[in-house]
Amino acid sequence: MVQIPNTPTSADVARLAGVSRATVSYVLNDTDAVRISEPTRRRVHAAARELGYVPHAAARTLRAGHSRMVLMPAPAVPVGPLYHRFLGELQAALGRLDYTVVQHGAVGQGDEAARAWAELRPVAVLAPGSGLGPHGVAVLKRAGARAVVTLGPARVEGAHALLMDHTVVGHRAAAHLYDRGRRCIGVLLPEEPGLEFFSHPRLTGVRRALNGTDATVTGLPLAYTERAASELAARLPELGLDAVFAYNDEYAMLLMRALEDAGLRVPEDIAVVGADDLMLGRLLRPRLSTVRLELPSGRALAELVDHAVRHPGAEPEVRTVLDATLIHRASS
Amino acid sequence: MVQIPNTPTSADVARLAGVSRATVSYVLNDTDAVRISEPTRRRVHAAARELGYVPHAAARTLRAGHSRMVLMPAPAVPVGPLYHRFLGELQAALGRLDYTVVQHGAVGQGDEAARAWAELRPVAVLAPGSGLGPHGVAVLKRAGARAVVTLGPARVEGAHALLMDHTVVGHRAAAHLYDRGRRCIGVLLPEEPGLEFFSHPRLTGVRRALNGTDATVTGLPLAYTERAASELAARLPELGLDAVFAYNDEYAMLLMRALEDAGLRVPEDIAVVGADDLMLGRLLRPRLSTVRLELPSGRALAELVDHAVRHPGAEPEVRTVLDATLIHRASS
DNA sequence: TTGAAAGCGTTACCAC
DNA sequence: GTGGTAACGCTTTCAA
Repeated sequence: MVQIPNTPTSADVARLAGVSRATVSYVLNDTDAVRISEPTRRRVHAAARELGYVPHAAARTLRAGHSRMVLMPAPAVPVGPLYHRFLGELQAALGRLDYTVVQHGAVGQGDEAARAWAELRPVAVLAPGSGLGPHGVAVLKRAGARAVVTLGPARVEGAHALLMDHTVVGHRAAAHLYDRGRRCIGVLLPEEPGLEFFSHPRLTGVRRALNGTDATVTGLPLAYTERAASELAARLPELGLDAVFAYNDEYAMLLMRALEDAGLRVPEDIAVVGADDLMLGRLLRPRLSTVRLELPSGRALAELVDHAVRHPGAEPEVRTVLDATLIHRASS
Repeated sequence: MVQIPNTPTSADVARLAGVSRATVSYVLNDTDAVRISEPTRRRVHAAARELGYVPHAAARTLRAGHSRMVLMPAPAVPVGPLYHRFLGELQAALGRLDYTVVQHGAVGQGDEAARAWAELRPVAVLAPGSGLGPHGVAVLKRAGARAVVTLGPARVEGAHALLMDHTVVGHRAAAHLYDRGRRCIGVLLPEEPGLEFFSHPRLTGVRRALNGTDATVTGLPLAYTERAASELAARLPELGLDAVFAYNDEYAMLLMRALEDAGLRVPEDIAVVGADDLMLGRLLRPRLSTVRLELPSGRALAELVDHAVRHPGAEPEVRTVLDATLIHRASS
């Protein structure tokens, strides 16, 4: 017969220490409104340690009326080193401000997800812009979220916004290619689901940058397979393109290999520009020109969240945070 | 003056519907022990919708004595596509079994992390093996976790274990290189923190595979920079190596570029084997031989978790799940 | 078929 | 300084 251990509560600690539950709470939370004698404090701490007492977050939340939980959806696509570092910084900074950061696996789409998150009564929600509409924001706020921050291309009614507008990425790539004399520009559009939220704005950025010039823009859907890449490479000459903005460095590598196999020279026949400035691009030959993204510091976002939590009535803040620089190497 | 909305409770729903709180609970949870008349059900549902009622997970947890939360630490290093897919599958499968999967950002090390997790009273914890000792497992179980599953190289007392022993990866690479006639084998060891939990076992696997043969094994620490790689490449001839197992495909790419720049031919002078079977390896020239990992299906792990939760007294299950196959291409 | 009430673990107010 | 007590939102007996 296996004994399932009963979770010790603050009442158990109180009993063992010979004090009341209130005193236990005072001691363990270092409440400064009330002063507890040193011997009592020691007895309480000893009892807590002996029992292995761990406070019950749900009970505390219920009592307090709000949690310290900051909720983020877990990314649906594998994140690159850049965004991963950003997330790590953010978590660390929020942790230092005494928040608990929790990533919630994607549930349904849109408002269904918002409902699932609302059940946890997070004090703040950081959500990639797509998939959270004004209604979702309202649900979260009604459930006590004191700050809802969207990270995405457009602001959402009622929520703070960190505008991460990927059009700037396409814009930088296009401006560079145009400067280098290219006039027929293809834009790789990954067919993998979940990437369209990045690829479409990047295409739009290219279009906008070249609007009113003599350059043409062609969208090139591409699956992430060698076969699809070689088929595309074969079609490129008849499309008359002299440059491709390849969505990111990985797709650029795929394309460059296919171009080489098809006998097309980079950059003489076709210039290629990637994005994300991965190590990979520096290792390619020719070295890959790329658009490097600049994310906000995790610390800055953590402070925005903290400020929003402390001033829930304030006007939603809208901040444009994504910037991008072109890094020119040999492929363009 | 901004009105901060008060979160509606089941009492509000009851009031609006003109019934008791108990009835609301019955209706919204489809309790089958009690039958509620259809008109009443409709009134309750209508009231809930009108108020935008969302149940309070913490209150429910408190009352029920246990949550449906499965806790996993958020990965400390960016995860590749393979592991990301595994995680996605796992989350979906657990979601179908009505669990809420939550990733908790790394806090401290070891038992401090266990304590932080225990505060959330998860019904199950899935933790990468390192960083959770027997004491941490005990803390979690005492806090009501009905299943603790470690994913890692060794089992931990009291916890179920999915043994993911990366020695097999090194073993496959070494056996292959030996078969190809290589006798002086280097093993790349990334200097990036957090990777040693994978790289050391892989090195051990290489050592074991070659134990008792005439082959030698040399560990090669390497930072993920071009400079470090070219320094290493320059040193390779004097080390007399004829093969390198490069930890993974990305490090292999870094090394191969440095080897080429140093005038060393792959595979003639030095054979290179990567791991993880990324697209990248197929795009390199020569195409990269690699060790492909086979993770368990997320569904299988979800079932193990569910079974463990329903039979908390059962003996901890220990299952070896990691397998690896060598994919031979041109680099070895 | 519905309602009243107890209790989950915690903390904050108010007496002692 | 310390202890009793009520309340947070919810579910679930038990009674009506």
